[in-house]
Amino acid sequence: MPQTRTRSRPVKCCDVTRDIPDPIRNELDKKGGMEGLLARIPKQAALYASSRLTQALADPIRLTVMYALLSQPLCVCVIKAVVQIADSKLSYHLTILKEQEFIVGEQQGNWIIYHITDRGRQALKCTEKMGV
Amino acid sequence: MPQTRTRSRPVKCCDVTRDIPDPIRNELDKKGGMEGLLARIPKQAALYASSRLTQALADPIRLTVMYALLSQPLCVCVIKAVVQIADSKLSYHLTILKEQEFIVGEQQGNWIIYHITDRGRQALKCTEKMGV
DNA sequence: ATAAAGATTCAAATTAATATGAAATGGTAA
DNA sequence: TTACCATTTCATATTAATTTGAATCTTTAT
Repeated sequence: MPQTRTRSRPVKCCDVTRDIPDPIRNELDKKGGMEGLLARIPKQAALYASSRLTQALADPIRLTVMYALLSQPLCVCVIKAVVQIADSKLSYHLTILKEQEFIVGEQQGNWIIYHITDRGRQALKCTEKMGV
Repeated sequence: MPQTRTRSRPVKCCDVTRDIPDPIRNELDKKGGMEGLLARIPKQAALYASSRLTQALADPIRLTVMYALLSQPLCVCVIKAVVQIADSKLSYHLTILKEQEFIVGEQQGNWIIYHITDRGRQALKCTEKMGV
């Protein structure tokens, strides 16, 4: 099978010189080279925040909790009946969802009632879109 | 501070009987009880798939790669210059992105050129929306 | 006060994800 | 064929996330 004619020229970036295929190199040049490429990538801090956010969604138990709360606000006791895990384990997962503000809890007498937030609803919608 | 008058009645579910606040219980009853609630939660298999998907996005290196590929297709050597990590480490992360079909790679002579997929673009858009 | 119910916190154990470096693979060109 | 380059694979080490059970905290009822 004949190969595409991709010669290469070296590129200098961040103290590293290497060869890259011409077509890639040409497009890179047209778009501002490595500098331009790097400039279009969000800052590390933003990417870290973004990955913490998706990490919070990356667990079946936590998704189960969020879908339960999508139906209606629930006390921990009912959530526990839904997911059927130990109290402390559930509490751990609720904390992670709270940290990302996907859910909020408010004390009502003896119980703590959890609600899903708009942010939480948005997050679920997004994961569904991605699933396609 | 006076408390809201939330009495409770027991609920039976999955071999567990427990007390839950009346307002919660009433809404639950109106919506088909525990059965109805459980029915509205996606199947475990779907939630597992969904969490694998978000897990793949939950890493700053992988997000960096995806944003780089959002600009243009790139060979591994350029991606490596962008993220500045060891070959094998990069390969590991590329594999995870490939598994979720956020990116695809095609061999072109000596190089492998990676592209972002529509699914990948969609995923990035979603994480941005969630970030708000 | 004291006890009981609902829920969280903490430290330790377990499991899963990521990182590392050496060896292997696939392609190209001499 | 041999050598070489770009990339991946593999086994192992390291680090991070999750689980577990005991102790603690908060609120309500006695």
